[in-house]
Amino acid sequence: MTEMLTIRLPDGSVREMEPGSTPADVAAAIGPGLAKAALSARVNGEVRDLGRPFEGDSDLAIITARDEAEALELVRHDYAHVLAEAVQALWPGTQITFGPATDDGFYYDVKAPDNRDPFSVDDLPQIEEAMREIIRADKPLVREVWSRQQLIDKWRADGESFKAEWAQELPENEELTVYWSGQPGSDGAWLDMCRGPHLASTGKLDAEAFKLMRVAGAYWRGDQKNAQLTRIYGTGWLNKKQLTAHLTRLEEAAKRDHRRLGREMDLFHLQEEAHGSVFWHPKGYRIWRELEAYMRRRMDSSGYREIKTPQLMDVRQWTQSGHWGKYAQNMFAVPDMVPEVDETDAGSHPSVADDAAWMAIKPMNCPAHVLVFKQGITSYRDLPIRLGEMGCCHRNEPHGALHGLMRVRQFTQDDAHIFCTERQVVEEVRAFCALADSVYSDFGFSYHVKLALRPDARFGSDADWDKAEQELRDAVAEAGMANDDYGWEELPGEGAFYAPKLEWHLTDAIGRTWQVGTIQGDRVLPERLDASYVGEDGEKHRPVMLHRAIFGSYERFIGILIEHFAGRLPVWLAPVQAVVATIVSDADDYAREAVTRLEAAGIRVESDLRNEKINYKVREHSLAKVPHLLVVGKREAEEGSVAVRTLGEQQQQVMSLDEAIAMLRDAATPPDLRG
RNA sequence: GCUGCUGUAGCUCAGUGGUAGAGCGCACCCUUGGUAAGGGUGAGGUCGGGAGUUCAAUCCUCCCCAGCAGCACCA
Repeated sequence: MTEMLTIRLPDGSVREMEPGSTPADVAAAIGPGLAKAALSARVNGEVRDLGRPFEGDSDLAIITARDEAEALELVRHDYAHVLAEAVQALWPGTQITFGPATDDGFYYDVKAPDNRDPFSVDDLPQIEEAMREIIRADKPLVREVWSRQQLIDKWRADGESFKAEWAQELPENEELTVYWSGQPGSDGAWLDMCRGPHLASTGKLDAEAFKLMRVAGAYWRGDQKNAQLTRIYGTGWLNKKQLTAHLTRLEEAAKRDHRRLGREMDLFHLQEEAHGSVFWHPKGYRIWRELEAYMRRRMDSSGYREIKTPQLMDVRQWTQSGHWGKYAQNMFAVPDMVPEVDETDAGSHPSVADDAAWMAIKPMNCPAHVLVFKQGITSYRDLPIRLGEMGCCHRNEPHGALHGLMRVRQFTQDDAHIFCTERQVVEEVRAFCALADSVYSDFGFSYHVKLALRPDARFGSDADWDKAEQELRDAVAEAGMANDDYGWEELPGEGAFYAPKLEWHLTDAIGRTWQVGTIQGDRVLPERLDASYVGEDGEKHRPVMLHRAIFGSYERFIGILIEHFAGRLPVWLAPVQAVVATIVSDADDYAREAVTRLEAAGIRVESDLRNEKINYKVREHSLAKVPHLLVVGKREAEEGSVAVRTLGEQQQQVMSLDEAIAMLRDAATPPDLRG
């Protein structure tokens, strides 16, 4: 007589089960409803297959669709498997590699057979249909434990070179698992190497709750030097309703795309003659100017002094700073000469003399700031010195990386470098944390703070790194931000080669995150450029140089603002804060007077006296996202009033022109100037 | 930079081996209308650039450029 297993359920109740029984058996014993709803099981804290037998007395929780996070992860992983099976069924000879769940679905990296082109979006409907067939066939997903050699032999025999390579690197002694789709070894059964867990069968998936979205290139093991695979992306959900909701969300996100709103709102444009550099239109540059004025006020009142440094410096300077060695492929350089152009040959390029000296356009401001710091002799009494610059930089980014305002080749940073003593570092970083927090909250952003730790390839001793990392940790702790409220997290290996990096990641209105702010403690550049101050002891000392930015770049920050607010910028940033629109031409004179008075009060206002109906004007200015529409007709002209319609609201509010001016002036006050 | 896709009017897009079309926008005219599109008329295009095939190319082929989605990159 074998001993029974004791299975403890989340409510504390206990079930006695036969040895060899499975979570599925328990679910069935509890009730047919649960047996049907069960997707997988949490056994002693580990998510496992329903059909995997208990190995002893266990704690058990049955996972159903109500455990949404776990359930989604499971189904997405299964969709990925079904995807790979479908592709191989359709095109034998396709090699499979790897296919995980993602935040909203799944993908699988595959390599098309040699006799056909890489897969394209045109193939997706066919693949989707094959996936539905596999789901409808309700094939059992069966787990087996294999040896590493078995796996290698299997993949080699099947011509799956990527899988074989992967298997070869798996640990020798661990339990390696495969999953069959279908009865193992039977006709039509399909196999993938996988840690699991999986659903009990493909039929547990909803054939109407996924959609293949696109194909893209991806490198084997994420390395550019390796073979390029085709990554097939899908989105996958528990049911069709979730899928539909997700697709709707994507449409909403597309509507707030800053590239689209930038055009619709006439903020900026890009064109190929200057790709990666922005043409700011009057309205877009207005936003910029407001941001810049805001940031100047914040930095001026935080002990920064603003400077302006050269755009072009001799390449020798960049060699000394180390940029020419490490960063040259991202820099623009120009010969220091007047080009001779043959105007009769439109396609010709100027020739460069062999002995021409070369200048490089700055990709960052730091070396120039060190040069400013180095002028004269600095005493420890002068530290910290905080040098700020609205620094316009150029970086020759890989073409495929460019993206609207978010990734450009010319951008302006709200840059500053703080030169301080070792002992001042923690306090300076803490003060920066407070400033950044205040700035981000002025825009209504929440954010996460992360510490990027030493990378494998780095300068400096481990002791220096220990110290530098600890300084940043301490500063964040003193700022009270080293906790879950601030999403505090340490990222091993992600720091810069010369320093660990604190990063501020903003979360926008639809939950996307953007890295903007940063502060980094640098001991390398002061050394390379021989920056020093005179200490209390009369000796020369190296200052620590803190690189920091809050917006990151004006371009990117404005892009984020546009998307965050879906174009409906706060009044103080709105390029046009109010439009005075007439109903009848009899009110034109009054409208002009109103505009004059609003302008005198510092409001950015335009008039709309066009011969159009008020409905039309309301629609147009609403779409243009003007925060306040001041409607005037005969009545208002007689009363000296305006009918104010605030963007996003349907009803109007009639008030005197004086009241409207006071209201708008208040609404248009930047957050740092509010009483 | 890599893979795939795309490039036609200011914008969104349709279309064809015989040098082009819609809606919106724009201009003009009518309409003076009270809170999300009043009506009419008209202007506007080297069909991304270059080469090739063809009697003929916006359409087919090749090369280049840019954009988009991912990847890789991102001090």
